[in-house]
Amino acid sequence: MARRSVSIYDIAQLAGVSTATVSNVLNNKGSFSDKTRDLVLRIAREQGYVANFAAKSLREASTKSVAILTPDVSNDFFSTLVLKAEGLLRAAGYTSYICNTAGDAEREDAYVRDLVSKQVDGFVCIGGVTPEAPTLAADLPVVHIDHRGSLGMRREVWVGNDMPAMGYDMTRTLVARGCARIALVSVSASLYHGGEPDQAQGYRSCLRELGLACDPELVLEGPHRQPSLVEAGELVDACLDAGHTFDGVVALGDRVALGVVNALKARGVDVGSAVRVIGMDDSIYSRVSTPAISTVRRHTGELARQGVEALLALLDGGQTPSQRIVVPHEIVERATTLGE
Amino acid sequence: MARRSVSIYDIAQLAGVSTATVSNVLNNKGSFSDKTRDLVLRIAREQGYVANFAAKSLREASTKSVAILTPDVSNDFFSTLVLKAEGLLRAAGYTSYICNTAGDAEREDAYVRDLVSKQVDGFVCIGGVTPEAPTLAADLPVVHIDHRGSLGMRREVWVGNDMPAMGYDMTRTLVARGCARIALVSVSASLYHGGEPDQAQGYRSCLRELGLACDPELVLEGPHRQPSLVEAGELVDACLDAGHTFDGVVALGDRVALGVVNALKARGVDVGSAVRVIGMDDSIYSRVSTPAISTVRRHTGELARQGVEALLALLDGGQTPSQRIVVPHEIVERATTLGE
DNA sequence: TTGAAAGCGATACCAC
DNA sequence: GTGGTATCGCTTTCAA
Repeated sequence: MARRSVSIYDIAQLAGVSTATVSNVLNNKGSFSDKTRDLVLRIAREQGYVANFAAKSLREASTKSVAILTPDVSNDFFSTLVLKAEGLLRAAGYTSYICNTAGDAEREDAYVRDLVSKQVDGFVCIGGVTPEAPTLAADLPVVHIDHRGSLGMRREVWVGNDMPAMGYDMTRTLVARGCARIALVSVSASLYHGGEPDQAQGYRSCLRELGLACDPELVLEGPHRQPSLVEAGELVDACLDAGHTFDGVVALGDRVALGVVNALKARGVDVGSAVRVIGMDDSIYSRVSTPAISTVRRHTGELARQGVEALLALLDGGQTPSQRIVVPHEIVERATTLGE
Repeated sequence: MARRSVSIYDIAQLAGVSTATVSNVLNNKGSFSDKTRDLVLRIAREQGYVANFAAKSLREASTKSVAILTPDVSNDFFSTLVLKAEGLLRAAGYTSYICNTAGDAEREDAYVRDLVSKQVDGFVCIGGVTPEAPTLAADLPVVHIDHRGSLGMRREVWVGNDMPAMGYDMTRTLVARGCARIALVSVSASLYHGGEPDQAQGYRSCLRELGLACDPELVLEGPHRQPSLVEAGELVDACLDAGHTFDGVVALGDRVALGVVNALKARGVDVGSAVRVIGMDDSIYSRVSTPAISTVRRHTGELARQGVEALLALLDGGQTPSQRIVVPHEIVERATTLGE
């Protein structure tokens, strides 16, 4: 597949100059007369010259490409982040490899190995990566967006929301609307890091602080064996079938919230008054639902922007302003907490 | 940023052999004694050797990476295709650049230029690309998945569904359930190629064939200025407000269908009996809805598989079995056509 | 079985 | 202002 395209050498020949001069003109470096510039540029255009990045990368030890790792691009929240990050990186002159790890350590490992070999300049990890993988990335800069915990690498930045505070605020919102027995429902979290989601901490401290029941039976956590929508519905059904009751639900994710809302509706519960529900991520799911679901806006644009800026700073070898950047979140109330 | 990592030369030094031998061992080519193999492999491992793909690519004129272009990864249907294609390519040893063109010709052009420069081995275009862009890709093999029309390139394959037949089958399904006045609603199609969607043709011929009304007022087509969900709802509202009536809706996309269903529900219409609705793509939207929306399963797995296989064949320089591969579709009936 | 050396395409240093 | 040339890391003949 010897796809021999026109090289800098060909242009040098045609223009009757040296490759050094052609390189200078093409990169607008060094010095050359207007005449040679015009000549070289014209010939380059005529010949449809396209720089060979493999050669350039080899020489400059920089490929101008980065890897974006995420457990699941089909997840609405992650895909939005990926999209925005990719756009910003592109604007900065970087091409992105986008990689679906499926939360699988082995796959991740293979990816990282390949990407390091392909000489990416840095990594953007979205939504969590297992601890082993990035260690392979040697000295490459890494930015984590929406991942709990740091990995102790050298050139690393963490960008995310304050999850305990988010759990607190979600719970507080329900209390403000009169809820007294509040359930916590989560589904996928354990897939990526194991253990309880960080929001649970805020949920508990809020309840404790306000002297409300913090019943273990109301903490519903399911594995991600099926769409979180379905799983969430089953968790709610099981809980109610077991005779427990609640008047508020903190759902860690809009898909989860939608599953909860659907399950409650199916039982004839008046969602928004008898039981209030708040989701998380402000995704399409919360808006598609009837009643519309209250949620937490996490400002994906800001998460992506901060993350990419931090990575670019690291790539420039500059100082990173902070090792840990917290982006504020915002409660968005809709029908499922406001009622009607 | 002179990230000098261990090279084949370093290993040759340490092992007391030549770079040629190291290369042979590492690629399991040529011949060498077991002893040297073990030695080289051991040292490579110890030193954490990772091949420099930039160098390899330069030498071999193949980067083992391809570009996947799509107008919108946050679109459920496209993102599934992207995901599957990426996985298959990865399994075949290729890394994928994933690019969001946003249906914008200029962006696409910039992407393609960059990717050609980055020496991708081929292109997978999902969901349509503007005619200009791929011409830049010179001689590179191109596979189109779910894109109407071919682009007349040399090494090109088209994989998709039979859209007119799909429109026909959707319409036929509604007729079989007793619908006589059937509307056609579409939103985003014109964004990517302009003109009427291909399904409309099948819709019309089905109606004509069965001697049913083919009222221009029932063909609702909206631009993609806002979420198709909302847009679709407005189209339906406007149509009904204008005094037109229908008892069936062919919606070109599940998001569109969901918008239609919600709009009808809001007006107190009994969806599934008074008006039947069928969507397209078998995405999460059709399942999330109450009532569940009938739809068309397009077999994304098969689309991706056929596409990737065709590309791999082209990359191998082999003959492509066909220039135009049609993947069958399948009607999936749910509550919005079955009633109940 | 092993090695010396050419060369892929581009950059940059240092002469001229 | 311009050009010769070493160099990046790897593969691949061709000889030994």
